[in-house]
Amino acid sequence: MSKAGVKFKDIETRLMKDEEFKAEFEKLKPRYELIAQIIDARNQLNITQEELALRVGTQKSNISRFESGAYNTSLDFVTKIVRSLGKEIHITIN
Amino acid sequence: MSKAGVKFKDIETRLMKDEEFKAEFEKLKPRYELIAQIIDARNQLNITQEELALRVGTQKSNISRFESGAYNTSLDFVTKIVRSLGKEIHITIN
DNA sequence: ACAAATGTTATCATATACGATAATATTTGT
DNA sequence: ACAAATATTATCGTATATGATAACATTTGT
Repeated sequence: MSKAGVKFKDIETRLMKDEEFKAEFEKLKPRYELIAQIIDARNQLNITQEELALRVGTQKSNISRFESGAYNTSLDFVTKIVRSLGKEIHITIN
Repeated sequence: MSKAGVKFKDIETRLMKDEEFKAEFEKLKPRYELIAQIIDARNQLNITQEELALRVGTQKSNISRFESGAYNTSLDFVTKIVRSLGKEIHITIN
């Protein structure tokens, strides 16, 4: 192994991490893409998390948590949020 | 009030029920429509709930419960189900 | 640079989604 | 009509989504 060089094992590990990351991201894609759309819409409308929270009937901290994508949200919750932005949610398969 | 007739109050009550029902259905539309698509896809593929359960990694009873629309399902769970049917889920707003 | 507005993070309590199993009901094919 | 396959329902345990509050961080406008 070269003295100052990069070790194969390291590259392998790095690539592995990439694969893991990609796989994880792929799994969570629907969640992230939905959230991205919602944040976009909220910004377009110039609505604060606080205002959205008010409309949804929750707290701004919960909206922040939701937008962070930190957990596996429910259909009802996203539906309430989307509608509180004056939009409708459409779900299709394939 | 006519002897054998329908009382206004009854009609009112009935209509009320209809309105309630419609409102409730409207609220749950995304859930029901998604489930309908999933059941459809499963039938098209001639896959039993048991087989789907196997692919998803759960029990057939849980698939049945899911397809009944009895509860507020999560994004991850529907995503797993859809993908186990060899499809992808697409969610858009407006 | 400051104050006000907006967003984030941590934490606790409660409700409920989902896993699992078993018993029952319904549908299907012969 | 029957047996086998498929679907449904009830129930319990566990994990976690969501509500709520409060303290902290970041961004924005002046």
